[in-house]
Amino acid sequence: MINIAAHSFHDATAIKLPQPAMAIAPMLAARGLHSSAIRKVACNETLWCEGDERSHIFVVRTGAVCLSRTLPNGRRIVLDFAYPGDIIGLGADTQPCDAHTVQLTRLEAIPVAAFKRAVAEDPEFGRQASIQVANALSAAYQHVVVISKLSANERLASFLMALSRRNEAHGLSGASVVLPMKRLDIADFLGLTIETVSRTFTRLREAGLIALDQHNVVVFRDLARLRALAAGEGEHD
Amino acid sequence: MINIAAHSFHDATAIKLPQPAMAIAPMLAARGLHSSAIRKVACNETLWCEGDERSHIFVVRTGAVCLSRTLPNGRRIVLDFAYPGDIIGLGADTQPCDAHTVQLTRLEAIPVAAFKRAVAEDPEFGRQASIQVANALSAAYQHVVVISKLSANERLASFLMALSRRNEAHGLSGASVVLPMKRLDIADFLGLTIETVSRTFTRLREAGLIALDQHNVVVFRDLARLRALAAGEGEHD
DNA sequence: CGAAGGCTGTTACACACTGTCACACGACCG
DNA sequence: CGGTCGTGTGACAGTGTGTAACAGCCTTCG
Repeated sequence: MINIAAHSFHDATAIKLPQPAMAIAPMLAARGLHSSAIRKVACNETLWCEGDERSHIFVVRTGAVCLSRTLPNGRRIVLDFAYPGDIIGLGADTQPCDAHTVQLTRLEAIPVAAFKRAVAEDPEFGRQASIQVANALSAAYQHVVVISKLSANERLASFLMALSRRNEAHGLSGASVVLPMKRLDIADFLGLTIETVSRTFTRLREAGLIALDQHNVVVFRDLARLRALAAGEGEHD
Repeated sequence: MINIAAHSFHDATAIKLPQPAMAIAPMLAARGLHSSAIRKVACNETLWCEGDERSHIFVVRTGAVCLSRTLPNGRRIVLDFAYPGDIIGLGADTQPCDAHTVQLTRLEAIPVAAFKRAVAEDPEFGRQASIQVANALSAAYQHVVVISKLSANERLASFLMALSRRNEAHGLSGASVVLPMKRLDIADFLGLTIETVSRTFTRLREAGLIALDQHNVVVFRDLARLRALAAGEGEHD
């Protein structure tokens, strides 16, 4: 469930984290683990469920993965998304959440046994993995902040700005983003309903902050105001 | 910011986690780290701030510590509470949140250098620490669930049931709990306002679910219904 | 080829819950 | 005794929700 790039996924977190420079991926490669079996998984396929014994560490190559939990009454909460380059499945041996694809996704699957062997042989390797878990925790804290204290406008802006920053961190333009997931996934991630997400997109568009192309491409027209919204710089208190 | 007992602090998490049995505390004791300098800290004192370089790992002996973040506009979010027996400060070298006491608190302070030395000398020690961070992550996920999908009644019930379970895990009665923190801290923890927390206490009392003694002692009068509330078994979906 | 149907997203409107503002009450303390 | 602090309660407004209807796009199938 650990999203190695989670530190770039939430707004404020991106600024405040120590920036581990993601040293674990090269280390995986150096150990030959990075070239493990590659799986091609269809959209809406489940990788694991909450409570499962962890069997693999996955590296997302293309597509997107959604990490979620489900309440007894069926209500679902999306905890994080994993994009190409992200590593998921670090952390405890028992999965703390469900994981399923939201697109056609290609994954590298590293068996847990091989991963643990690498950790045992190289303490630094384990240390880097721990850092990633700590970063995921910091990202989860940020998620709590977003959900508990931001308005619908601010939440969506926060989500979009995190994607924008992620683009920039990967050398792409931060001026627009492609949304790989559906409105329902965004709603469950932001603690809103699908209708509110839809309305909020409309509000941001009418306010001149964004423009929309075919539902899943967002072009930013006023990054400064969007960033202010995302940071929760509203006039409360 | 890691709360070693966080797994018993959130409701559903308590059921689902692998139960690490908190192996790290005895290990600290075995290494002599557990008997480090003991600090006595007054109420409302800050232990560290978000962004600070981590200097110590703390073990709470008496009192209670509040882990929080603050938004640019002053809004505060409580991420977790740490109670006697909990370890805080595990994880990254840069603090991902603020920490301050909400009571007169006694703490054991273990310098980070000593802690890291212990990890370097004993891989199992580091492994146990990592497990605690992973558990804190799982607890943070649970916190996201509570805040994003539960009503005010359910949130407060979830909070109270977590405290009840914690009491039971420590060999005490789960039939009542003492609240060491103020209403405002609870409100910021549950993503509510202080007024709503107050009204919710009243609602639970009038519904016969709890009884209150002098604002900070809660007696549970219907644990079954409280647990159902806490689990989010409402009639949605 | 075109119509039917499903899926996703958008919009409208009444309503419920929570937040906001205001004030009262009691405990504690100088 | 008067001040502050923490808490509880009421009236009211605002945001988001739930329900519903509708539009656009795609696949399916006659």
